[in-house]
Amino acid sequence: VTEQPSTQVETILDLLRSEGNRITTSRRMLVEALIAAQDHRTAEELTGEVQRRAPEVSASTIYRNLDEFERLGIVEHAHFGHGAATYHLSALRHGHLVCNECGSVIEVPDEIFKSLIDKAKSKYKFVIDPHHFAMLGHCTACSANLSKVI
Amino acid sequence: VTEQPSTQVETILDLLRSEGNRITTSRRMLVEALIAAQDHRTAEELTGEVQRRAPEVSASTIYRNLDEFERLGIVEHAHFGHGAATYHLSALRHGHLVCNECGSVIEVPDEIFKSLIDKAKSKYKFVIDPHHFAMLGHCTACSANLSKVI
DNA sequence: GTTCTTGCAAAAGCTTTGCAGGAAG
DNA sequence: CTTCCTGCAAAGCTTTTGCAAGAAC
Repeated sequence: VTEQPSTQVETILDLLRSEGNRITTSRRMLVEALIAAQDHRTAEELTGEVQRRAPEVSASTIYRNLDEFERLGIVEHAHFGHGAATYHLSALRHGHLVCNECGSVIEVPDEIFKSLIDKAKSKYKFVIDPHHFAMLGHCTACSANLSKVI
Repeated sequence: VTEQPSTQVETILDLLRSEGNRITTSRRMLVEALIAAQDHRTAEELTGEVQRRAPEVSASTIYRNLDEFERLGIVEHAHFGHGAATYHLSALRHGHLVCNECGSVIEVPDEIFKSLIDKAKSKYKFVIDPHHFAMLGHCTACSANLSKVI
């Protein structure tokens, strides 16, 4: 299922074209940066990565393109605590456990949310999206440190 | 267990005093607003409620006092999606399901998170706090509307 | 009196927007 | 050539901070 990065870039650019969007330098580079990341990036990080190759690209263009990509289902964003939102290819969607103390991120399979999702649906007819916000808490190391202090 | 509101105010003010904090007009009114709320309020809403009675109180004082109250365990804050954080008395802590479309909030008992919390602990040694961020998704009405559109 | 709090204004961090010039198709 | 995109600068929203004046104890 894993495509060559360059093929993956073209697949996404084709999707953009088919939706009537123009292929610009900033869009191509943003797509490349998202694929290279294979991970989460803030808008600021993505701007930096694009600007290393094309310094004139502005942050507002990155934000506008991320919004557009999100509308098309190419990327999604998630919130990992207090700072900036993080963006990633939709294909890489999964849940996150983020430590409130040290900020470390654990990626977790959706399966872990199944029981919660089922209960919310049966009891409250509410459809949870477990990806949009991380689950905050404490990682092993920070839990240990906290109990030392207390 | 439910105290008279005035007693509840005094209990909290006593806790502040015992920690060496001074009792000021803005603090007394903030405590009163939090108790009257019996619910979640943004810092801006709390500022407005305090300012109705004491117009000179500034938003920064509200923020500083909320921080202090949080350090003492009197209040907690949670995030309900994109806007401002919401504050509430610690006694009122519980989880939230927040609709991404209409913003409606469903309060849920912690029991719904049990299986998720247990799995995170056993598999990842991660201690989840299910209150700090709401679970986003779609309520019944908005799920219905979405499926109409699609 | 001394120390803690406050109001005000300014700044900070992230994101969005208005606009006129420039590029894509 | 027409419409879409972009850079820039400015503004928006929430929250934090510096500082000197004022209040609590």
